[in-house]
Amino acid sequence: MSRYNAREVEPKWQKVWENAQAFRTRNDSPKPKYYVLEMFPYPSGKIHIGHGRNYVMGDVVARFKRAMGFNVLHPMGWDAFGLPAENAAMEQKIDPAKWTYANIATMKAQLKVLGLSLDWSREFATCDPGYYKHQQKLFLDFYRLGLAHRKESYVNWDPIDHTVLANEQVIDGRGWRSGAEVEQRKLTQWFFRVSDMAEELLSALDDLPRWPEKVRTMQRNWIGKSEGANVMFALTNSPIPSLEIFTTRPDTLFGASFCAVAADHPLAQAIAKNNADAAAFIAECKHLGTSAAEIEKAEKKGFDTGARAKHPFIAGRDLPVYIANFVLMEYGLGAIFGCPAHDQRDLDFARQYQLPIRPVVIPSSEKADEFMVGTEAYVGDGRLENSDFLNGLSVDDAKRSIIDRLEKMGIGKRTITYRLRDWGVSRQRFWGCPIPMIHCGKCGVVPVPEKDLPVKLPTDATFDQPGNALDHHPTWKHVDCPQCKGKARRETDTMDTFVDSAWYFARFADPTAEAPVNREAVDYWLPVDQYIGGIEHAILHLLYARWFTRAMKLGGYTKASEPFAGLFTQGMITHETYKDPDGKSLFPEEVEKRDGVAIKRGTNVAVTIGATEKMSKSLKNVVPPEVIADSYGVDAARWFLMSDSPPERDSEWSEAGIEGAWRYVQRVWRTVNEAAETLPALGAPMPAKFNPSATALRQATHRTIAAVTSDLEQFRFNKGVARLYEFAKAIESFEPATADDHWALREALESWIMLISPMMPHLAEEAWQLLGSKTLVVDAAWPKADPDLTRQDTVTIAIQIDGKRRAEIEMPKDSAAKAVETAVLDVDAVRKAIDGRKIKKVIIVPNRIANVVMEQSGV
RNA sequence: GCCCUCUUGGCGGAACUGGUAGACGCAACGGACUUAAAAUCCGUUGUUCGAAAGGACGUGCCGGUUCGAGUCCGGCAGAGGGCACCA
Repeated sequence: MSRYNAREVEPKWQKVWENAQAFRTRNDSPKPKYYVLEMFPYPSGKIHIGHGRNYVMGDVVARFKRAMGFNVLHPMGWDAFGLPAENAAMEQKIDPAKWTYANIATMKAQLKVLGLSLDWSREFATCDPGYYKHQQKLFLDFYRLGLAHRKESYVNWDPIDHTVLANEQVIDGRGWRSGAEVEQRKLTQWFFRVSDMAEELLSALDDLPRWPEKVRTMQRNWIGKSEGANVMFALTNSPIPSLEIFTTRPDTLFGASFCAVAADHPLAQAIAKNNADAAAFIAECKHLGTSAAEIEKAEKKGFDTGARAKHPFIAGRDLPVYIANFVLMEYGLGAIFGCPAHDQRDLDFARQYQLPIRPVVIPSSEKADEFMVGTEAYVGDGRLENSDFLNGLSVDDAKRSIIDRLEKMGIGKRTITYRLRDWGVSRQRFWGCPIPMIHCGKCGVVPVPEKDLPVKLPTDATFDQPGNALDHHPTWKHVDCPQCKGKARRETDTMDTFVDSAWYFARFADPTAEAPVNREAVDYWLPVDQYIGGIEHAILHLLYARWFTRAMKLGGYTKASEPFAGLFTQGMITHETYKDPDGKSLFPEEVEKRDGVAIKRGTNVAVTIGATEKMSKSLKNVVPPEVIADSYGVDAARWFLMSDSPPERDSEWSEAGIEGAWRYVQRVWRTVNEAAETLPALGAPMPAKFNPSATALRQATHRTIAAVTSDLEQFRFNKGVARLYEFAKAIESFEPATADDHWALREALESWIMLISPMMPHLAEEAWQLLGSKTLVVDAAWPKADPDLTRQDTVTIAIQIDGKRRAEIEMPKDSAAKAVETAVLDVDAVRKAIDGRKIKKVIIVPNRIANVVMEQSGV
């Protein structure tokens, strides 16, 4: 018998599927719809098997749902705008479009090797004018609806390269190319009004039960709803008479020892006008860049403005007013009061500037006059002390009470604040979707007329200087004003690439639509039933897509509010890293292992095995799918990717693992081959009776069907794979003697092939054919488990004495508790363990466990 | 710094809603088949005490709740993801 030859078999079936247009999806099917989508890739160059896991997972779901009778949409496209293309343009003098489309061609070929059940007829790239034209139309609609507007905000500015930097291009506060200290610079930019929908985006999370709880928690925290109060402080020695602050802890007002404002707060700006030191400090704050992580990690610093804030309740207590580097203008009012005893940042700040620390919330276990705050602020609940009319109240009661009082006095009010900010979509870059706006000296900001869309990127831009090539282009931005026909200037900012990915899933419903979406198609397909992607997108991409879908709804494009009904976040694929003696990284294919020692292939040079890390180009620990396809076949790779690790966790790619999978491929092939000739004809009628061993096989078959079906429904691919290993054993150890036995064997084999088919589709087709079928597995229905054969009649009940397992007993399923107790107490080992002691009680958990609890003998 | 998650044998992991910890796979070891190798098949494999029967310990660490905790609660440690211009 010949071996299974994946290298021949796999391309053969891929061709068959393609010729049959097996995965082409209709928008008008009578079947129920199921939309499965993996986050589309950025065409960075090549995919590795780590990307493969994401697509294979989606493919398993797609094939499984198809067999279950759904009209499945499983499309693929390219998130094609982004920084790497521009970097390549600068470094290699290659046109970003050429670079991008070349990468797409390479990666598409690689994806095809994986044998994915994709409807390639719906493919598009976000850098196609045919796609971004519609994005520009949506932008104009959002502008008309007041969802897009302009305002000032800060960017990272490189003063040497005269260019705006992304956060990842700022390294230790310096520009990655120039090394210059980065400054914050104010620009007028386009924003989407995301914060207006904060409450809706927050409350609707409760209606997404098929999202991981942790992602919903992260989004909730990101939106960051907090209830608190705005409080007005009267100022002395200040250019402005009063300061309004926001606090979530008004209850700690009596413990206040300072106020602080952000560097760009009007008070700070006003003081800096006549105070060079203040201006210098503000300038220093601006050198931190715009990244929140940088700002928060930096040492807490402040500048005493000399202004004093009057405490609203304590006569004579004047609080110093600082400009502080940890207060953000974007959150609340850009001004706070500090209570060091009950807030960690305030405490760090107070220690540095020797400000008083006054505890006002005392933990219930402590005495008010003894309670001290050391290096950690006390942020828990307790009772209020040293707080006049709040004394004795809990934190919550104190908040209510003091806000009521502040409101009555007219110097404060109850406020709800969200951390969520508007979405800044302007990017000072070439390789993105042009913002379809025109700036006219007379008419101001004028939208590009719809008939002039798309505003296309020029094809002759040059990248010999840093900065926005669109802005540098000699002619592109010069245009006549659509209103007054006078000379005007195009907007040279392009859109954030998160905009591209905020609606691509809707375009897949009908990528040929004249409008951004085909209303009928999008209403049929949305929401996506199962979205699959990395946890790294848990907040931004998913939140933006949720907002964008609502904005499209307001524009009349869809009835859906939520884009993704089900979400699964998969873990990453990791691999060992290798370094040669010079410390240079090596690709896995450059390394061979001899007697457990790693050596550079074809040499005697020793290789150091480094940490196991997420597969990435920079570490070179990547395995390309076509290499695996050539050696083990893509089915083995798909099987391995779905086995072992639970899909939400990281998983290590190893040579041993793929070999194990490959052995299973051979095993399936051999078993089907050996049995094929003895089997009854396809579709032979079921015998009326089976002997016990055939019945046992049939039970294994139907139990496996039931288990694997539920495992796949629940994304527990690794468990499904484990059950299919067990089932293989059951089939192999079965020795058919009669014709009826062979019927049971055929049933087992057919079921087996169907159950492995989502994971190993090529092998399944080949084996299916071997069993005599003239139709394709991709057109076959998923097997159904017969409840009569999955039922369990007896159960094993574990017996514990005082919670420790001592014996077990077989009982009929659902035996009465009394009967179980009697049987348990009659077991020899139990009697011996009891040893004449007194039984306190017997706990019976039906079908599971019996625990005999003894009286404690006095010690 | 802040938010979120994870931690179970030599390794990846299983254990349904608090009810027999270690399914299944990998690796290792022993054996069968073979002139030999490959392939395949069978067996053993958490640690420890014991000749065995059997016992003790054991799910990152410390503590708690419970008849019973990998699972729930509090604290600690380590690893990972995100922090708004990487995608």
